[in-house]
Amino acid sequence: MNRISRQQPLKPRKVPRQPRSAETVASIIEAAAQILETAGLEGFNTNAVARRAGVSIGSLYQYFPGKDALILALMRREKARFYEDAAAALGKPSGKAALEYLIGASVRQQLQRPVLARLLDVEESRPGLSKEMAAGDTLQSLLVTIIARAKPGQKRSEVAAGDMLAMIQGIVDAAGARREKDIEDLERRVRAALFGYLSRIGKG
Amino acid sequence: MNRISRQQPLKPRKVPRQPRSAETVASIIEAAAQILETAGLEGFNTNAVARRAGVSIGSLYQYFPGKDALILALMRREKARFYEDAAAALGKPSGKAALEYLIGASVRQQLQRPVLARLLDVEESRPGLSKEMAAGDTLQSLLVTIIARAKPGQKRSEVAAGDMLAMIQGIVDAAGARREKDIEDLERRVRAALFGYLSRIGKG
Amino acid sequence: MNRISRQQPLKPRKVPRQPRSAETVASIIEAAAQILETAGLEGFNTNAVARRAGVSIGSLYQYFPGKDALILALMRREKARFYEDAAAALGKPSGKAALEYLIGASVRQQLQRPVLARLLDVEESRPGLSKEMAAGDTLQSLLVTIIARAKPGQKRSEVAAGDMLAMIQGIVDAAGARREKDIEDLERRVRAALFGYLSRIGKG
Amino acid sequence: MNRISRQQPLKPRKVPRQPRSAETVASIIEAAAQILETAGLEGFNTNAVARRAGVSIGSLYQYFPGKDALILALMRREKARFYEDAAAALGKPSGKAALEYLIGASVRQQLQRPVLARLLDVEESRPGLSKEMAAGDTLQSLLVTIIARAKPGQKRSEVAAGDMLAMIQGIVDAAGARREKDIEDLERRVRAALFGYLSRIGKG
DNA sequence: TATGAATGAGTGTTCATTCAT
DNA sequence: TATGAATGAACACTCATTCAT
Repeated sequence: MNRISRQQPLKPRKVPRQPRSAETVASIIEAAAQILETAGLEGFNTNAVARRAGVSIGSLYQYFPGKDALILALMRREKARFYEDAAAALGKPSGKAALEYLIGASVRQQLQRPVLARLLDVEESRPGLSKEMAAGDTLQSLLVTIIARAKPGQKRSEVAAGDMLAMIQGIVDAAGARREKDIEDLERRVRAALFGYLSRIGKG
Repeated sequence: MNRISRQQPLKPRKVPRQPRSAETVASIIEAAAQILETAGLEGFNTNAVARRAGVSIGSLYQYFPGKDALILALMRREKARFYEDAAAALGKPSGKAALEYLIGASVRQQLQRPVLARLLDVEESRPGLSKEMAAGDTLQSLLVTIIARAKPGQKRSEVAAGDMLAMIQGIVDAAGARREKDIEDLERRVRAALFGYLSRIGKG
Repeated sequence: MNRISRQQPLKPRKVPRQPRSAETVASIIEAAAQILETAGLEGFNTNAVARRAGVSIGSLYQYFPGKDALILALMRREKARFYEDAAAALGKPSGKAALEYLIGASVRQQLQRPVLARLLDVEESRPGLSKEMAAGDTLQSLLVTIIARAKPGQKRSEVAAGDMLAMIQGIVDAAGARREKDIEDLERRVRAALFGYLSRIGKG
Repeated sequence: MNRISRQQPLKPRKVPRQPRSAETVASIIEAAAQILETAGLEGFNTNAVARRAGVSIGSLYQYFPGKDALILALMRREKARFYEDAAAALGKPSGKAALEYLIGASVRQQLQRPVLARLLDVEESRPGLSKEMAAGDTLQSLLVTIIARAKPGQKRSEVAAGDMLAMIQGIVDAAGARREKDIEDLERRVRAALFGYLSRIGKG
């Protein structure tokens, strides 16, 4: 089809029933991640992904109705991995501890595969994909909950959550781009940013 | 020739000396900006830019050796416009005032043409382009100077400047994406983020 | 793009201004005709057409927005050639002579390039194309006019015209498929069919 | 394997002996008919047929050696159904009655599933298939027999039969395309065409 | 110097067919 | 024998870039 994606279907095409297929699907998604990391957005193409995954292009299209669906699946995988970690924040005794935990999870996630994380963040804002993802939503609502506990009475906490998410992503992406490795230090700086922001932003 | 840009030259092919050429170059760059805004990264192509600029594709290639050079020129134009504004920060009486001015300039710049600004930020991190841009550098050094005045004794002020730049960009891009219009409010939040960060980040 | 034509544009993409282009366009259309004749509907593809025309696939797409547009252009060329001939029927002294002339033109047209004519007839009924062609219309109205002169008072002359057109096409296509060469004989049989039909179909 | 069918075998791969298989074969053929009707020639593919039939693609290929064999089987089914009806014409008392009966059978057949009938007519002329079908033959010889009774002494009755078949098909296909429903009226017109033709075509 | 026709490698996607299970 | 995952050649179409005019 076209290069310009004309309202391409995004749902997975076939739910793999046999274990063989599940492996294929997983290997394709991981290949997509690797291609994105090594070739960037403009080197990312379905043939390269299939080749890297060691499957035929036909197989790729059996499971993903198009290029965007592939990126979407990769996003979901990364989101899911992040959530598994981040959700534990809600179990923390204090709002502060919860927020600190969330910061830790974000930093860990982003520095694990910094290039991948960055590119997925970029793609997330693509018109076609953002709808399907409804991505920030879940994370944002998690953060709203945490803010409510960390700083009761905060007005416009969705706006604050949006800003804080943007700060985390901004700082950590940039650190990833600089190939920073010192997680401790990075976490400290993100904490400074978030708690500093929270302490100064209007209560209402 | 290939799609994948094989180490394409990035310098302008011809330095326009006659006013006619300068106009042509400017119109091409502005056309590039508009195509980027209306068609996005994946709709951005040299033929479309030439058409929008009202010149032939041949003329476009007479002034720009390739697609990337065009994007680069657009980036430089935007940077230059921003600097014209931001440099005034150095004339402010206090470090705090300077930083506040810089924040104002950033917000203004980003909200003027939010889509364009966002996409250029994305492109800026493309390996091929970032080298040529040496982008953050100048802005970062400006910020380092301001930090030195606003908070003398700050250790690792390059790192702090990097973080703060990332925060500004993160918050303001997100606001642009949400189509926020209230500049006052946005500036207030960015100030909270930056001054909050500065107040908490280790002095040494 | 997709194989399944998703409401592909059908208008010519670029009106050739230079004589060079006009030649290119003509050569592409003729190549399309030849490919259709030699490879049939299922061997008809844009790459083959471009190769046969001696132009690059890119050039083909500069003038035709898609495969269907190419077929459409070929149809129009054939229709135009036919009309140049058939329109002379209106100048005939009697309705009978006009109808006989029209039959002659049809037979000539169809036996000139029988395979091509047959395949275009088939394509003409493809949903996507038939709208754009509005093809039969003109021919049908010509025939309606002629019927009115040949047999005044004929009721439902549009229906009769439709039937007669179908008869001409049916008989002549079949003759073409059988590789008949005797135009005289074929014309005689078509006349028998049409005048026989007209003499028996209800006047009112 | 290739798309372009390389002289694919057309005989059924396995002659079904058990009732189970016969059912499967029938359901596949009917599915093929339905896909042809709903998706047209270009939406007709073996995977879709198998899905519609509720069998696996592997099973389809167990009974049919390829796509063309499937179409061929469908053609044969339709021909057979038509013959069951049409053969009764031979029992009619007069040649005229026989011809009228044959016209009726043709109209009935074509209007039953007009889209299907039309598409099969189109396919019938595909070089690869027509050989195997030897399609017109049987019907044509039936018509030759009838002509001999209706109009003894008619010269070149095979040619006449060919023309008449083409007329029937042409008129009735066109009527089907126009979604005509009035069988009576259509039969009347076809009779006018055929008897008109017969009365005027040279006896010797 | 400007034009725009021409190029062709590249990319997304389909679908007939095979074959391991 | 039935299944459906896998294959890969084929094809539609784009767009960066060149070069004859």
